[in-house]
Amino acid sequence: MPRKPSHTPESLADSALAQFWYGGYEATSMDILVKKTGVSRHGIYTDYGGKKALYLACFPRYHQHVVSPVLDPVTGSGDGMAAIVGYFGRLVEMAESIGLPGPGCFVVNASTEVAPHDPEVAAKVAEHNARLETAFSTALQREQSTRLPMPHRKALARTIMIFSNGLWTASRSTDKSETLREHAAVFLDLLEYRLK
Amino acid sequence: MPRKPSHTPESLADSALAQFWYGGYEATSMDILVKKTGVSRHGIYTDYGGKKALYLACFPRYHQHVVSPVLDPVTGSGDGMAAIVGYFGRLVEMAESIGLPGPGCFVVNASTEVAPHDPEVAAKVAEHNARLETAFSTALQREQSTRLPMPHRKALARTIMIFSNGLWTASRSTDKSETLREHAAVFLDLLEYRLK
DNA sequence: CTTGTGTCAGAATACGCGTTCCGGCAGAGT
DNA sequence: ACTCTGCCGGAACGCGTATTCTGACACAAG
Repeated sequence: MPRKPSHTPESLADSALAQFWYGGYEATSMDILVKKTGVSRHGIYTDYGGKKALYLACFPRYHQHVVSPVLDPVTGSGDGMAAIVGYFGRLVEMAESIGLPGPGCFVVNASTEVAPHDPEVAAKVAEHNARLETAFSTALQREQSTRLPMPHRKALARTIMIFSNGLWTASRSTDKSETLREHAAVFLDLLEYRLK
Repeated sequence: MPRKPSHTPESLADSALAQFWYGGYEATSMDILVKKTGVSRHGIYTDYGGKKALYLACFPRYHQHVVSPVLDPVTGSGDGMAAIVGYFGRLVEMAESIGLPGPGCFVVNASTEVAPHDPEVAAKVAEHNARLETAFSTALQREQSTRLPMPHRKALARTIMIFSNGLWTASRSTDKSETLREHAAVFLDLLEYRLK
């Protein structure tokens, strides 16, 4: 008897993600959300109960659609340094395909805009950064050319994570992917020089 | 005949800076501003005309109070690499003295929270980043151990700037200055290894 | 065709915040 | 002591937005 729903909670979160990502949390009103997602207020509130819950639901969607394709290969097998080089290549490709200057990284944006005043969002951000860190750490572990001591490896992985987030931030204010590629190349050159 | 004013536009901007820095632009209401600065709404509006103008006035104050003491020595004379090492040492000291986890860098925060939707703020951010970049570039120029080609030097200076901004971001989610020092040391180690 | 369920669009509500406005008063000059 | 200037505290206004509510409607089942 009921009408067939035109959306699923997942597809709603996906549409909302695009909006929050480009517009930020505060600047994205419910009116905009309704218009851009094509789902009525009623639909949004029955699916998620509020704006913030919908926002939180965007994090796993972002991970699935954006982070995983770029990051997952890093934890694969093979040369560790090559895996990290590949990561930054895919990162710039991703930024490029989104368009430059672009919205940067959804999570990095959240970490400065929302996380400081919201523990739940801060937790999502911390989780994301930890994922990056462990991925880089396992890649460094596989790197054959050097045997880094464990604490140093962890610190190095964090440094790579910090730079990765910085590169996303830079992608918001440049219109040339070549610039990003150059930044990444410089950093990777430093890294490679040290490991070999 | 008039009452002696209890504040100057500069001291008002200084107090406002502290609030915007810790609380962000959106989350800092005029009520909070009035309470924390000790200046009445009337005083704020006659001095600056509105919230955003006051916010913009905070940028030069931030530069004077925070950026200059940390950055200016970089453009001095002497060994270039040592100047950059000194910069990161002072950066971490500054973050430490503010308290950890802290509010990060006022300008980096502005770049993700406000700049995307406000050209005037974006210009202030770009100006700040350019200042960092040229400072690092002149330091690299003074570095005696290597003769970097000019384009590479500029790219390297930008990479250092990106990492510096990333480190400030990291200072918002860690409570140990030792962690920051470690991140900086790892990065500087990479840099030094490459230049020598 | 009728019925009933769940969705949709938009109005109504409640609230927060930037801005403006107004009486009261503190203090320097005479 | 008196006056007069201009600043202060706080109320008032207008706007924007998250949330709730309501009546109309679309569609599948009988």
